[in-house]
Amino acid sequence: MSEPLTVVVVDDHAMFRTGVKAELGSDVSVVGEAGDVAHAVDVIRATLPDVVLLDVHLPGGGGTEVLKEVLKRAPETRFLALSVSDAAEDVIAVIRAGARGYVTKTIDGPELVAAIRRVRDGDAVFSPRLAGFVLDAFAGTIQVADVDEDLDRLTEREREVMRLIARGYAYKEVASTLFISIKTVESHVSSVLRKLQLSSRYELTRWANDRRLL
Amino acid sequence: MSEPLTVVVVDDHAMFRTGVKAELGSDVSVVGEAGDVAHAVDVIRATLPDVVLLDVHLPGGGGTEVLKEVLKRAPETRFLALSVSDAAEDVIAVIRAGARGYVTKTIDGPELVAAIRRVRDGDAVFSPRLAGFVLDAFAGTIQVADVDEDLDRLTEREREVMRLIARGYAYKEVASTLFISIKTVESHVSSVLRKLQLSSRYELTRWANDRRLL
DNA sequence: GAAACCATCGGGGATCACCCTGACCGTGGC
DNA sequence: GCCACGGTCAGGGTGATCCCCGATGGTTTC
Repeated sequence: MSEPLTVVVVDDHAMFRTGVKAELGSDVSVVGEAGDVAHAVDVIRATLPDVVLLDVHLPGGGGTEVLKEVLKRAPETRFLALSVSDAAEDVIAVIRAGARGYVTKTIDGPELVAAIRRVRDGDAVFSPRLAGFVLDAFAGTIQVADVDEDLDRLTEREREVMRLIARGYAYKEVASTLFISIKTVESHVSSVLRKLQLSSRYELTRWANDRRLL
Repeated sequence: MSEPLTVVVVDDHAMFRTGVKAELGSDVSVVGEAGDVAHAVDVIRATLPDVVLLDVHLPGGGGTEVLKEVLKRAPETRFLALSVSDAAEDVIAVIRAGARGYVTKTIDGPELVAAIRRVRDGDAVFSPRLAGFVLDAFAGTIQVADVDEDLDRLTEREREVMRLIARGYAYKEVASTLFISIKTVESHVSSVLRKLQLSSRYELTRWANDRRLL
C-alpha cells in the first residue's frame, strides 16, 4: 500500500499549511499549495492531486468557488473540506458544492491521513457530529420545527384535502376521493389558504413540496 | 457508560432477529421486535427505544412506511437501517424518510453495537461505501444528466416564464414582471407544458422543485 | 345552554388556467 | 426570396379556481 498519495493544501494561512504538511509526514506527498481561490484553481489543475484539502473560508469567494471551478473541468477531483467551523450552513454549502468530506481542524495527523485515504478511495468522511447536519438537511428535518406551527393550525380534514390539492388533484377528484361534495372541498381549501397565508393552490403545491409533505 | 441502551429490531426474518439479539450481547437491551410494518409501529410506540434497527425490505410497505408513521408522532426516534441491499435507491429512500444511518448485514456484532451507540448519540453512521451515495444524491449530481435533456429544449424566454409559473405566480403577475402581455405568457406556458410533456402547472411546480430549479 | 369550533353543503359570480386558431415581426439559413 | 423559428399578441371558448353570502348538524368548552 505505498502508492504515492498526492495532495494539494488550500488555506489562507501559510503557517497552517506548513503545519498540515508537517503532520501529514511521509505517507502523503503535498504536491502543491495555495492561499486564495485563483491560485488554488491553477495549482489543482496543474498538479491533479488525489485529494484537495480545502479550507472553507478563503479570500476570493470561499472554498465553494474553488469546488465549482475545478469540478467544472475535472469532475473526478476529490475534495476534503478542512475548517475551523462546525456550523451547519458551512458544512451543507460545501457538500452541496461537491466536497466528499468535511473535518474540523481539531483533527490530529494520523486521523487526517486516514481521512484523506478514505476520500481518495471514494468514501465520504465526516466528523461524527457533522454527519448529522448533512443528513438533517438531506432529509429536510431541519425545517420541520416551523412547519408544525403552521401545519398544526389545520384541522385533520383540512390536512387531508390540502395534501390532495397540493398533489395536483382537481377539486372534483378530491371530492370523489373523500366522498364529499365539491363545495366542501372548496370550503376546506379556502380555510387552508387563509390559515397558511397563501393565495393560490400553486403556492400551496410549492409550500407542501418544500416541506416534503407529499 | 453503562446506561441501558434499548433497541427494537424490525426484520421479517425471525431467525435474523434472533441472530441480531445474540450478537448484540449484554451491552444492548432488545426491548421489542417486529416482522412487519404494523407491528413495528405498535411496538416502537409502546417501548420508545433509544434506537430502532430497521430492515429496508419489509412486508406491508417497506421500512420507509415505518419511518413515516413513527416520526409523525415521535420525531425524536432514531433509526438505523440494516439491510442486505447496498443499492443507491434503497439507501437514499430510507435516509430521505429520516433514518440516521445505514449499514449492511455484513456488519459484525461489535461494529453494530458501536453503530447503535453512535446513532443513539445523534451521529450518523454509514458503511463507508454507502456514504458516497447519500452525498451524491445530496449534491444533486445524480439527476443532473437527464435534467438538461428536457431543460435544453426550452428557449430562454420559456425558461424564465417556467421558473415564475413554477414558483406559484399567476399569469398576470408573470406578465407584469416580464413586461409582456398575459397572452404571451399563456403561449409560453403552453409550449413549456408541451415540451416537458406535463399537463398542468401543478406538475410543473413539482417538476421544477424536484430538480431544484427554483 | 350559549359560544365556539368543525364538517358538511348550496347559489352566484369574478377571475384564472388552459387550449385553439390565427396573426405580426425580426433573425438567420439555404 | 422563402422558410423556419422565436417572441410577441388577439379573440373566443370551457372548465376550474376562489371568494362572497349563507345554512345545517355535531362536538367541545365554559
